[in-house]
Amino acid sequence: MKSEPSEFGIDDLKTRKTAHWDGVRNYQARNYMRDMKKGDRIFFYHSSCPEPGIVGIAQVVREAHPDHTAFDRKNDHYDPKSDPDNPTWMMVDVKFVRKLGRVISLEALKADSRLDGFALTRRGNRLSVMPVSDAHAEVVLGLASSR
DNA sequence: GCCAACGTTGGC
DNA sequence: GCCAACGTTGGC
Repeated sequence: MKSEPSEFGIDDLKTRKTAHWDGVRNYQARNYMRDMKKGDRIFFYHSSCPEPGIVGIAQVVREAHPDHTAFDRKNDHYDPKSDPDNPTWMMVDVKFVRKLGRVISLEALKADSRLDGFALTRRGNRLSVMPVSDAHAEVVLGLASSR
């Protein structure tokens, strides 16, 4: 899952312990969130910042439920088309697990051929929520712990 | 700030 | 249903 650290970064999650992953307004990303199960682990990715990359791990603590920020006129992610009786947008709740020992930079992710096919590094990818295969997750965790 | 890539909107 | 115009994302 991607977030801009200037808006909400891994340190914010660490402080808050848990958070609603609200504001997702893309159908494909929403669908991936709907598929998430309690206990699923999440790589936390920092985007639009000096060193884009994977910075930590979070975990699903509550499965998809309506994103109330879509109904709030004053919210940046307000969507007048989302009907409270049949909400368009969903969110999951996540909790902080840990920060990685170091940032696994986008550059490093792209450079590793074992990660070919990883949605995050696919050209033109703009999804803020995407799946990670077990094999790719192992590689990323390996990069995080190797020297 | 630039720009490629993509998603959404709306006229037809 | 097509597609041009527009808006957004996000790396650089």
